Amino acid sequence: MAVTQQDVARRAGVSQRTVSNVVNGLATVGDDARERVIEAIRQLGYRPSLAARGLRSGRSGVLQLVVPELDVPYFAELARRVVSVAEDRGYAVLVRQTLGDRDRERDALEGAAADYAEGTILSAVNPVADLLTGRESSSPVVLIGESTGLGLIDHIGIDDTAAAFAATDHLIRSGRRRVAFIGTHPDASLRMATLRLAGYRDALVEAGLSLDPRLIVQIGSYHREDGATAMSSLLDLADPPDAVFAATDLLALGALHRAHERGVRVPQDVAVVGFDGLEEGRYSVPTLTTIEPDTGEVARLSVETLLDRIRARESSGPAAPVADLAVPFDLVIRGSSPDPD
Amino acid sequence: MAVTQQDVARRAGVSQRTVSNVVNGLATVGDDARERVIEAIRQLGYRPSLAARGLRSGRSGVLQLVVPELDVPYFAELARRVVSVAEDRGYAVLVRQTLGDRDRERDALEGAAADYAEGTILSAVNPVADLLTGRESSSPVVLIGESTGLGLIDHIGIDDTAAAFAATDHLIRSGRRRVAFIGTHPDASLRMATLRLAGYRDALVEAGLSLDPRLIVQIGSYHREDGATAMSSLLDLADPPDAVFAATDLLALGALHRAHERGVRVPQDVAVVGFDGLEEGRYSVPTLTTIEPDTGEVARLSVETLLDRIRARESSGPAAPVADLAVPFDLVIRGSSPDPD
DNA sequence: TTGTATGCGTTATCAA
DNA sequence: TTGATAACGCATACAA
Repeated sequence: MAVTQQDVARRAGVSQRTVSNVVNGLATVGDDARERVIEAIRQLGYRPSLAARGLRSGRSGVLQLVVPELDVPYFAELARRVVSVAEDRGYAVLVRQTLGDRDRERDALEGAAADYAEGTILSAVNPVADLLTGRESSSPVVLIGESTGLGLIDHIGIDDTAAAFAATDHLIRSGRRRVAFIGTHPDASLRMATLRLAGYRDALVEAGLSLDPRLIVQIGSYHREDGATAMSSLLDLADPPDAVFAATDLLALGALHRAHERGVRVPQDVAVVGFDGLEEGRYSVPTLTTIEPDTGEVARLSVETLLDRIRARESSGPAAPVADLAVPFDLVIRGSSPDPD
Repeated sequence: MAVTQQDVARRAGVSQRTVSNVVNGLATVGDDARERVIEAIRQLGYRPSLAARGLRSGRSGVLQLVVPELDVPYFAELARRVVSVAEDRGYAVLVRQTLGDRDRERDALEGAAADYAEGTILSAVNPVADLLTGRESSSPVVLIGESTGLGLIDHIGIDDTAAAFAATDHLIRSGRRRVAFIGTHPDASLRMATLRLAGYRDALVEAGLSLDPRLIVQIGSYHREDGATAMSSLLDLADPPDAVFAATDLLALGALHRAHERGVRVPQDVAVVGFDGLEEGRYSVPTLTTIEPDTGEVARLSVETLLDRIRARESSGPAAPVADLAVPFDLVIRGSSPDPD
């Protein structure tokens, strides 16, 4: 069925070894032999078998990217960049979607695909420390965003607390006094939410503002709808907030939507700040102030770190220390929370 | 390094063949042998090699999904669903991103990965008829959205013209008389744009309205920014439109944004309708009327059709006729173009 | 029911 | 420079 190097060799009157050399541009092959091989390849329509190459070399040329939901813009942007960077480095990307399901996360980390891929970039919603510690599969994993906080695995992210502080501080400096936070999660071990909440708290404390627990809203998931629901509950308060910091842009956009529905003006009645730097926030009405992480850098560093691990494993060199890289972020001020003037 | 079935066999005191049988739950294996094998697998931490299995069986268990940009919401939603459906069918998904680049599209179709994957689901922006006709790789391809119009390959999509007609007709029925179209493309062979433009035209003609070429705006790409730019040019007209039908939701959302920036009220001054049924349009201000295709069905049919082809190829049965499936769509009326009352 | 032997298409070792 | 030849890990035809 498929044309093999053997077939090409016969046709070109050389050994299969020579064909392999030509294909991989490896050893020095005589000009005449090379030419005959190339011609034979063309005539026969030979196409290399990745399966065989992978088996032989032990390298599949595939990285695994694991995200909760591909259509959540933050993950979509991440996927875009990871796929691009991986391609630049000669790798294809196998995408797994966990839907926040723990079994799927486990399978992505432990299943056969985890071995087939040379490494995995994991962006999890659930705490994954336990999944990583007793891992059977030996292929390297780099964690994005959520950190285990245990320093047991390479991690790329941003300083969530500092960023949340910057966002909240901006609201306070622009004159807001009752600043709400949308985005705590029932599962307290969700570090992302915990860290951002901490930054929010720090900013309030530093400004000498009191912490009103009714202004801290828990959500079930991180979709627009959850932000809208949370906003409703805030607007229903006897003394509603004059500002909202949402843990993600999607929550903020949901909040924006609900405020408009209820006739509450943004930013006049309530200012809103999000987190993620989504493209969508540049076009919302009003445009959304946000914390914009350098996502390109997150993707680049993730892939690079992973490839470093893979290479180190091959050369069985000394294990590099666990990376814990914080990528820079910007506070981008837009219409939803203008600076006072 | 890696534990093989051979190792397990030695440990369990059986032949490698028996281990293989146990792993695949295939033939009837004696209870005691099975137990010993399972125990040995546990002790040694045996993990099957997908590379070897793939080489031997000729089936990689991988499908390839090719899209222009993973972070364009329409493709992100598509990817989400395709990955989910594929997983249900026991397949992993290798994602390729073409960025609209023809060379990347070609590589996705012709490169080694095209052979490694058992089949490809392609959502292209460029016309791909030529890429598909003289194809070297023999793995099946299913086309999504854009059709070659030649009936030479399985295609899943919606009736673009009928949908565009419905959208435009809705605007006309709600009393609009100067309806603009955003989304023609310099590359006239981009069928999606052509078909939607045709539906727009048909609706105007049927309503006895004149076609004003100045109301048909060409764009460079399909991002929010392009929609905003197009909207600007429309609003700059001496006699601007009272309604806009955009070929995609992203364009419509950009248009919405620009209208708001310019102080033009939607829907009072100008109504806006999009196309794609994005989640984002449920939360925009105002919410966006749109053509909502059954994306879940698109994904499901794509994967099913592809798997059918793969199976047919294996059993070398009679080739099924080329599928050209149109998935249903809904016109979802929201705030950007309310029905008159 | 289980074992033996072979080959999937490559790469790579060893000679020549 | 090139040719035999041996793995890579697994699935399966054929035997037992």
